[in-house]
Amino acid sequence: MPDRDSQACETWRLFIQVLAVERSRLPTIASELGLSEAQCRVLELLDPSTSVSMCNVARALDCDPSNVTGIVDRLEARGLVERSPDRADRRVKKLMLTRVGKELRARLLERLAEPPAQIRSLSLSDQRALCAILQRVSGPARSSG
Amino acid sequence: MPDRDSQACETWRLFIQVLAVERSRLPTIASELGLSEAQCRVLELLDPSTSVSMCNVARALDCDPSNVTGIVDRLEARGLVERSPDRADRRVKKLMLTRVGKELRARLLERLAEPPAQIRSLSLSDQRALCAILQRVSGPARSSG
DNA sequence: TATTGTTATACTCTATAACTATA
DNA sequence: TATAGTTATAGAGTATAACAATA
Repeated sequence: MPDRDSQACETWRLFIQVLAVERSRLPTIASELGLSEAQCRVLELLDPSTSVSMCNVARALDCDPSNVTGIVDRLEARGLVERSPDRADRRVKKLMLTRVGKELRARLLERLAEPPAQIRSLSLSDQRALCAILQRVSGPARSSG
Repeated sequence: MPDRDSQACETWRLFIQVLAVERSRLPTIASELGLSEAQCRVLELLDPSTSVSMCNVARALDCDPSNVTGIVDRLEARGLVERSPDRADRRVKKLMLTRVGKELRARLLERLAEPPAQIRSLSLSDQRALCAILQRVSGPARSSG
């Protein structure tokens, strides 16, 4: 059905235009916080209440574990995260946010959550409709609620 | 009036979830074509029918002109683009796609235009509604400068 | 003097391969 | 043998500063 396909293409085209703005937002936010984009991704990933192993970070970032060493080295040098050995498996190192790291992560999430002017410019009813549609998008990590 | 603001935040949150998928799509498409993401951006930027100066590429990429030298060096080494001096201003070098470059650019744009499963999964009426709303999004007044 | 493009330098991210210490 | 993390190495993107050619 070319009808639906062509509609999807046009929708996607418009979607990408909004994406282009976001693409320039992240580097800006990152540099304002003195972070690289990769460091932001690790910070986002780390839950303040739990610890994560280095290899799980690598899996989440979809990169080689050797990269995580360097990224975490720099985060640790800034006092944002801490490595500690896992008692159950001594090969594993667990990563945890420091107090400062938790604070910076909160600021980062706050900035990332700020809707850009493009979204804010929409009328309330458009925003509600957009929201409703996006909730019906079936994504890889869709959760209830 | 947190009503509209909170609606915008929630809408943006959902928007970002779709964007997260795109973030992993671009590197995949790029590597399939044997390109880096920066090289893709330059290729996208170059209109097959006109030429662009190096400094305009730098402006469009929002990066230092010294970076463009390296990126274009590699594109040129692969025979995708050509530098030629501007007759009117001999400081300027104009960039143009080669025949091979035009072909690869077409393939790149084709891949980028493919709507991801998340968009295709929406019903036709949802896609139409989404499209209509996105058309009402006001861009950031093309602030290329 | 200002602009265009380049080079030199340094830092970060990225992948691969080899290594260690555990398991 | 396999896995977790590191190191070594190389390539690419990024920024700054200095430079030559040109305006």
